[in-house]
Amino acid sequence: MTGANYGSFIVRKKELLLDNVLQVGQSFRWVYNESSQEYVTTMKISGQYHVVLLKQVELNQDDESDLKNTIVQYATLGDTCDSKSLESHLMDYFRMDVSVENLYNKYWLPNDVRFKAHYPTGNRMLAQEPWETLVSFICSSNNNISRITKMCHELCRNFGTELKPEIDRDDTGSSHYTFPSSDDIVNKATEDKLRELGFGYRAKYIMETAKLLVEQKKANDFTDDSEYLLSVKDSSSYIELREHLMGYTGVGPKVADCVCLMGFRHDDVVPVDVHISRIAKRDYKFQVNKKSMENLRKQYASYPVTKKKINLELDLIRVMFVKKWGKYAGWAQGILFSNEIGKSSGATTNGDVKKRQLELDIQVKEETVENSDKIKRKK
DNA sequence: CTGCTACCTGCGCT
DNA sequence: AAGCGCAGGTAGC
Repeated sequence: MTGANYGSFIVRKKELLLDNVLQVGQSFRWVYNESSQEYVTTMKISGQYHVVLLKQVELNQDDESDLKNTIVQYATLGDTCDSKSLESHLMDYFRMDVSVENLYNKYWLPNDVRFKAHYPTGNRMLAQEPWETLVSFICSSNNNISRITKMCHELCRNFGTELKPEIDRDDTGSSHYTFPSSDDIVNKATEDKLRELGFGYRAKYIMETAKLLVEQKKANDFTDDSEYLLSVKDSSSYIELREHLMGYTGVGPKVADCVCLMGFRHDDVVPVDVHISRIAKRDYKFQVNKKSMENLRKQYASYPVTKKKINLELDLIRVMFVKKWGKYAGWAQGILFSNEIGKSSGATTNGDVKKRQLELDIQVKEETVENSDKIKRKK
């Protein structure tokens, strides 16, 4: 650990494994440093950004039982945050109030024999910042994890603010940036610039979403994107929140549900993508029930955006899984997804998730020049 | 309303 | 070795 004042907490391996949680398409901005075996990102902690370092080490390595403990060490670069605040922030971020093993024994295994094959291996849902979650998942549409990751970093590097902790830098010598606010994006970015940076058609989605957020914050007297979005959440049911989220360009039901689950702690929400849809039909013999479909249709009649964007069949799959898995159905989905698909997606064919090194600027710059040429030729 | 397509890009595979 | 297909979808007809 680079920080002089680091703290730590003990956690069971089956409850939290950083390699499983931070690198499998839930959060896109943690960078793994191979030589120090640490994860690094920037996080907003009570209004202030810090460079956060995490390292997980196994305790009692000869213990082969599933009670195996690990120690998670944490610090901020330059000790910009006291360890008490940092620890409570991390407890919150990792949702340590929830025991996956309890959920497994109480809700999932008794109601679904398929979960015999999905004993907890350290996967859990995070409580991420709503604004960052929204933008990240706008980037995720029809895309792969490694490019989504690259895009999130480009967003920070180009439109965020560089953090320069006074004391030592970490040994990668790399820079750290805040995640840009909607104002940052509106003021500094353009659709063309984003396209040059490799965002493709999502460039437009991001610009329009940021513009709308700026307006909404202004109209409702907020300065912080996540605080505004949280205020929407606090005065909304899940259906209303999803309706609001789908009001942003590039946000359909799948992206909105990811934001509800991973950004707003709607633990029972199951984002239905192609994989979950396939699993529902193949493994759970899902079939459309006309009557429940009509009921949903009626329920959504007064939600114009939902009515327009929702796919009732996929939404019925979501409802089926909530009934089966209970109030933490979203967590069940996360574990099932990552066990069945995560291994092969955004990863090499041998099933290893590639640990991400920070990719530096030289290569990126060359690509940017090529791309802008291509774009100009097209027009 | 359900059912198509087009859409950017980069990486793995042939 | 150039080319195809795909990646946790969404918008627009």
